[in-house]
Amino acid sequence: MAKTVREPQQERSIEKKNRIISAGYELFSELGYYNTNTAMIAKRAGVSTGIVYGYFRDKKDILREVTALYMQRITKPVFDMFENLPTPFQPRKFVTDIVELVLEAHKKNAKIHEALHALTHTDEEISAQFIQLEDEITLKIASRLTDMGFLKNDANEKVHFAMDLLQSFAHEYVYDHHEYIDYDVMKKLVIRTVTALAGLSHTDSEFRS
Amino acid sequence: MAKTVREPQQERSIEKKNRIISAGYELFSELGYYNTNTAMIAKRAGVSTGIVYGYFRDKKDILREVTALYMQRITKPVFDMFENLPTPFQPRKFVTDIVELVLEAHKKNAKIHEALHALTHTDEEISAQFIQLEDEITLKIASRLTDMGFLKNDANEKVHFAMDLLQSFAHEYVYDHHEYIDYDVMKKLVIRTVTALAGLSHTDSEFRS
Amino acid sequence: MAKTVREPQQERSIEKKNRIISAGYELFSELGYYNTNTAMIAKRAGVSTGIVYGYFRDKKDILREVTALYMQRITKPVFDMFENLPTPFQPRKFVTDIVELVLEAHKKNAKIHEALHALTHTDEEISAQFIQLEDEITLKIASRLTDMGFLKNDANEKVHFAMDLLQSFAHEYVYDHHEYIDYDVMKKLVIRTVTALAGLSHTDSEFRS
Amino acid sequence: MAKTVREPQQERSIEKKNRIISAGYELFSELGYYNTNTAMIAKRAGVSTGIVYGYFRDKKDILREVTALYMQRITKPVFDMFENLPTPFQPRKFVTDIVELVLEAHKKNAKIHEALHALTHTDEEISAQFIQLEDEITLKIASRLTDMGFLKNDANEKVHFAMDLLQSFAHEYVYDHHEYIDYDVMKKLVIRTVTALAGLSHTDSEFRS
DNA sequence: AATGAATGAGCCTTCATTCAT
DNA sequence: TATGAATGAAGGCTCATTCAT
Repeated sequence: MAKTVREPQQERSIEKKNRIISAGYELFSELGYYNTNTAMIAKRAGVSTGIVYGYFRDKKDILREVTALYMQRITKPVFDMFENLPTPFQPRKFVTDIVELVLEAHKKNAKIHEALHALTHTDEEISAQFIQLEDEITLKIASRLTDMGFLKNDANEKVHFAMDLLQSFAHEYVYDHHEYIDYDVMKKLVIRTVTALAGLSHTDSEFRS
Repeated sequence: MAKTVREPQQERSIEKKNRIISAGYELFSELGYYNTNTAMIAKRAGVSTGIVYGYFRDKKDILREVTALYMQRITKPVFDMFENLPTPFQPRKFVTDIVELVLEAHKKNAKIHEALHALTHTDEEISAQFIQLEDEITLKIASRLTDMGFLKNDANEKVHFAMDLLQSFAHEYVYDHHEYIDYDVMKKLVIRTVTALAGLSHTDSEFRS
Repeated sequence: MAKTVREPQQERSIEKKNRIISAGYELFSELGYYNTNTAMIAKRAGVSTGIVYGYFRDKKDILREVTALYMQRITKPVFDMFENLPTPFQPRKFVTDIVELVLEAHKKNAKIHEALHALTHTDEEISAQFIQLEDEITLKIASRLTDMGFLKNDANEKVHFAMDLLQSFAHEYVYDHHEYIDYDVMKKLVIRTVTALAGLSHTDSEFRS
Repeated sequence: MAKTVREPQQERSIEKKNRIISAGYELFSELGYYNTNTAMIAKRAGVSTGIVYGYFRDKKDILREVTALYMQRITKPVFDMFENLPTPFQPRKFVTDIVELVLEAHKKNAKIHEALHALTHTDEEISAQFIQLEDEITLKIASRLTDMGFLKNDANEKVHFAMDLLQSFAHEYVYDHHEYIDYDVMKKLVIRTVTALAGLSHTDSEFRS
């Protein structure tokens, strides 16, 4: 008696499913997963409680799709940037652009990121989705940069670490507001560190023992 | 009629309160805040459900104290290390030690860290506690290093960023296991980056534009 | 505005209505009334959920018709047997045949019987349908046997009791499997008892006080 | 995290648990299992919804205990009667007493019997409980009667069939009211049949082929 | 101070029935 | 007629918090 969940084909249905995902996205962002209930999601989406279960197996299923949407939103701009590298290639400029991009993405998605990341701790499925996301990004970028002749060694480690670091900074930048920090200065630190790490500067050699 | 929460004076009471906090600590670590209920905490602490509300205003209140305990546990070893600097001072060795220390602390406390950090998103109070923690650490360390003649400029930014970065790495190291990453290599990257950042190497100049 | 339920005249409609009844029949048999939902019935019948309410006032209404179908299926073979009595009439043989017939009918319909009988308890309407069924059978058979010169007295009581008794046995035979029971022996007991009861043997006199 | 259900030791608790069972007993009797909800049970028992789950794992668990209670109520009087056989033993009188006893028991418990029996169809657990009950009664009575020198052969079959038959009649007697039936006459039929069946009369021989 | 039974609001989910197309 | 998406009331169950003892 496998419960069937509509896989909507018609435009109106798809749109409705998306409205539910959006509502979930917003509410999870604002209140977190545990403080959001299905009635709120339905209401925000402008549908009845019942129909939610026409599109999703359960509350967790909404979370899954919200997560997927988030990941797509996060991944795309970064990948796009690597697809369309400017010529001539100016490393420092490029890193600066990436930093701005990540900052921008974080401003837009920080809340949902937090909400989802929070679940990582107790929810294996979400955790796996996050790990996979990081894998994809790391490997794609590492191979791209390697192809371009940068990152002579330890490519994955460098890229991954740079990614973590950017993430950290972006979170800091968007959320925390320590008054004794000059965030513009910090941003410069980040750019320099990433540039160095990524082997986009002459200091690459430094990171081998 | 303001609800009264006992501020336990007697030894036995204090010990009971601590047992509850410990139980909360463990359970929040294992299951997360939302998947732990007060009955479980009481049981693990070996007390009755009722008495929990003799020591804590509500469930959130337990969380507050758990958070405080966590922060104390995290802060102390780091501060200790800076209190008792080895002489002669060997920068690279010192950073390496710190990295190991943070890694160790993370191994022990990573789960509660995750559990608490997760709440940061929806809980302003916890969020504030985290920010304050970072403030304390950053300022103390920055001033210490400055006193020692390192970190000529942008001390707070550098230290804070280094801290974020260590945090990131520690999480990565303890939790995620991307198979394409050689974590020893990554650790070296971290050490070098932190050393550079913290101005403990001659490359300090590099981080000013 | 009295809700209208189509009384289908066209062949295609009638066939569709019958498909729904059949689907209900099957599903009620398999899962019971309360564990079957209208969506399942519609699906099994190959129609839409909506149209079910074109043919039936509500879920109960399907039950009513399923019950009627069941009753017809049960009644017919028995009546047929009494219509076409073999000549010469051999009482013992006849009872044996009836027992086999009831057993057969039960094997085929036992599940729906159970499902429907279960509702008897809470549903007056179904209960009434059952009572009426028993009335019809009892009276028809009693009068037939009386006409034939059997059952000199207490005809209705004897027939009715014989019927109950057969019912009981058939249920036992089809469903329960007590390992300490030899069902062939039991069947013989039944045949003898019914024969005696129905006054088809010389022991009839025995049942008057 | 096996959910714990209080196994009440204290009088007040036991009494409360019993009140819930009684409330379930009544409501299942009146409305059937599916038409009774936990709130109604709680209300009738004079307790809160929540506490119901302090004493029972789930709604089904209440049903289990109601069933057990019912079975005990049904079994006891019958067993008692066989324990304390009157001397001198008068078969016909004894059967008559039993019939009256069963009738009485049925009048008191018929509704719950129906309600529970109804579930037999879809609920394996209840079904098993019923089968076991029949086993116990059949075997105990059969061995008792055999010891007394009755039931020379096919003891189990005879007793079991007699039991079914009594059940059937009792149900008929209490519930159905076919106007063309004289129930006193029917009762006599039953008594005679059971007497014959149980080998308590000289007609025993008749049932062997 | 302490116990643990009790409360009841609230949550996720199902499903008979309706309605727009 | 027919579809199947949509509705929303209702049900089983949990759990933070209170209360009688």
